[in-house]
Amino acid sequence: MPQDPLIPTPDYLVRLNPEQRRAIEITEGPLLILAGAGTGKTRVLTTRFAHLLLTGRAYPSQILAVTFTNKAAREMRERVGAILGEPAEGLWLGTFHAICARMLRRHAEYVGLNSGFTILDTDDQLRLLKQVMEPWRIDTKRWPPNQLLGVIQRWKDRGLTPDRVTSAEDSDFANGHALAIYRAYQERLTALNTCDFGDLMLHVTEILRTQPNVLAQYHRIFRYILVDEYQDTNTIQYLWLRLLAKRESGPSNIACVGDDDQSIYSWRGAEVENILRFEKDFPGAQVVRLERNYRSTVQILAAAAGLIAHNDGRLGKTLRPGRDDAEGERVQIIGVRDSDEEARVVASAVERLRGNGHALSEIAILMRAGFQTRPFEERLMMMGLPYRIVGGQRFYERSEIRDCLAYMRVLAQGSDDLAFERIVNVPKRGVGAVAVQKLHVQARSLNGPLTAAVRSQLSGGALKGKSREALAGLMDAFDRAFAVVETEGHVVAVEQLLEDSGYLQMWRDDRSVEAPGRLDNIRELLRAIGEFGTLPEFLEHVALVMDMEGDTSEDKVSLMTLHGSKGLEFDTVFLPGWEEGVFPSQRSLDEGGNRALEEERRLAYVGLTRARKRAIVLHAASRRIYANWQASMPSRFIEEIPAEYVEVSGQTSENRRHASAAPSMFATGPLTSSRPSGFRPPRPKVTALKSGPSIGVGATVFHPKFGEGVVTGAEGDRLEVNFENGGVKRVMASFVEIRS
DNA sequence: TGTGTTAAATTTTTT
DNA sequence: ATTTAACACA
Repeated sequence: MPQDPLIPTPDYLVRLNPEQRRAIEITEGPLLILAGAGTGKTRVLTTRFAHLLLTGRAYPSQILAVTFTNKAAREMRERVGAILGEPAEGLWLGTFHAICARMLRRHAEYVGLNSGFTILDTDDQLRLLKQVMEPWRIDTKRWPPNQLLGVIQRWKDRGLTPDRVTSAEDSDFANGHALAIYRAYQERLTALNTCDFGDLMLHVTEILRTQPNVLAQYHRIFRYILVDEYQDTNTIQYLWLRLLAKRESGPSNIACVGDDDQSIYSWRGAEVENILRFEKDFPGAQVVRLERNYRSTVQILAAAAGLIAHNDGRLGKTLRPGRDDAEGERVQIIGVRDSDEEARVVASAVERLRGNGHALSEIAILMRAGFQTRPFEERLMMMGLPYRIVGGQRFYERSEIRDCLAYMRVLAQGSDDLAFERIVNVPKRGVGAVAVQKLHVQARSLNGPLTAAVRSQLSGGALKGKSREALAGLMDAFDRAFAVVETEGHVVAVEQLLEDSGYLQMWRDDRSVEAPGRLDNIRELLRAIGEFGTLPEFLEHVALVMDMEGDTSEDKVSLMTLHGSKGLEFDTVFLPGWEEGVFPSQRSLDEGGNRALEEERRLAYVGLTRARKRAIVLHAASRRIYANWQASMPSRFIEEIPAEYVEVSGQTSENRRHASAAPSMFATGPLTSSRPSGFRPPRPKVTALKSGPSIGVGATVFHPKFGEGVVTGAEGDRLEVNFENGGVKRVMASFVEIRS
């Protein structure tokens, strides 16, 4: 929509590039905004939102804006507010799940719930599923319940209610009982007036599918729909969006922002196809490509582009530098001996950067998997370099917090059986599985909750001795706390409940090192409750917003997984562990075929594009995996980065033969010369190298660590060897000698 | 019912 | 190696 020349361009549009402006000014009809890394995606999304409001196209309540994370939703809300100059209120802005929860509370009766339904966490889901599975007498060794939960979740991700699972889609899990158990599980959830996370989407979509009046109501409300991270949507989310966007008359004003090259969540149900198919799904869709990257240097962009070019089936997007300044440094590739040296090298580099005046908060270490953080933590700690682990175990997932939440849930809703079961014997009260089983029987005959069963057994004298006293004491504690809610408020009530029930004392008596920290966490939890008016309000918040904002202000190095880094950026990014089997991960190499490998590559792409000025990739020659050492070879992704954007140092296959004589710049640090005791991978004999006889399949070789073995595969200087007493390992040719 | 022992698993993560 | 979960036993 061209601007009237007489009307000055509003200042929120002034600093945008032409593509960005197009992405904002095409307000009508379906729009796909392909936004490469660092191209100002968030800015476009928020400005578009504000634009719709400021041009009078919609009231705040007429825009539906969905994100995946609470963090993204929060950010969008703040930035829209900033553009509007006032806090944005009455918006339908939130995560898929939060918005669905809001919708489901309005229409719960259509799926057999009432609007006060509760939302289960993963623990509860599993506990419930185990209970439901009991009548089938399934061998839980062969068929682990959590695996079945995965099957059910995947069905839900695809929009399959039990009735929609066809026999062809029925899993062979537990000899074909999976579907029946799924149905029973759903019935149980409904009976408990509860749903799990998948249900939030599933129920609402089911309502929209079957209740035309409800759907029409939302069509009237939502004039515009905005979707963030569209490449991460799963099938149910897609169906939900399509129902809301497609209307009998008028265009679908749905704008989706995404980047197929950053799709890294297929393992939890995301379908890249959703974004690849967009133009077919929404005929007449316009596509805007944001390709000007304002984040990274030319070198980093070119390296990342070269890497991702190895993937097929992309929508095709080339990141171009948006700034013409600084060419910058090449991507550094550093080979090291093992993970300890890797950590030393990174930590000394961090120290050097700090010496040069770089802020630690502008440095990140991004790894494939969580367990890789340990050596870095140890090293950084030893050197006195402050760091922060992003992600990892979340506050509301800690067991002591879960326990406290269970107490609160019972307090807020006495019928919450799952919560009651969790805490009935925590602290130990002598109420074990047998007693709980009896309570279940009683509850069933009463057709009421467990707490009612307890009360009836107490008054009926059915309980004896220890467990009677224990349960009577517990119920008293709940009753007293319940009375206190009215008089002194819910914070005091909860505190008193945790005291009276003996829960706090349990931790005070605990001699373990974690105990004081756990008490601190509980104190923090009590503080958080105070920010909410009522207990149910707080519990709803916890269920949907599992995150507790951390301190981003302090000057610390960030340690996190590559997945966790999506959407963030840093001046300097360290990318350790680029080895076959680690990254790409062994699992993806073994199971997922090319699809999985491409996803790993996208993950590598995400990692590289987090860097503004510097990216340093590391790979170790051997790595300790669980108990034993494994020789490892550099990740294929390293080779896939075009050589002209790369600077190699350390022990790589290229310069290994000179390595002993000429230590790399990173090996000269004061810390690398002396090694603590422990395993030292033997220095390889290099007889096999030097363009010497290439080692072919079938050759017998000797490895200093693994002994003799037969080569079962070869690709360049990477070998796959079946060792006599080590099994199949992947090693570099330079590590072995030919034997026969 | 609670405790000790053994066995198995062990990417990535949001909601 | 470390941790968690299931099972046997006191």
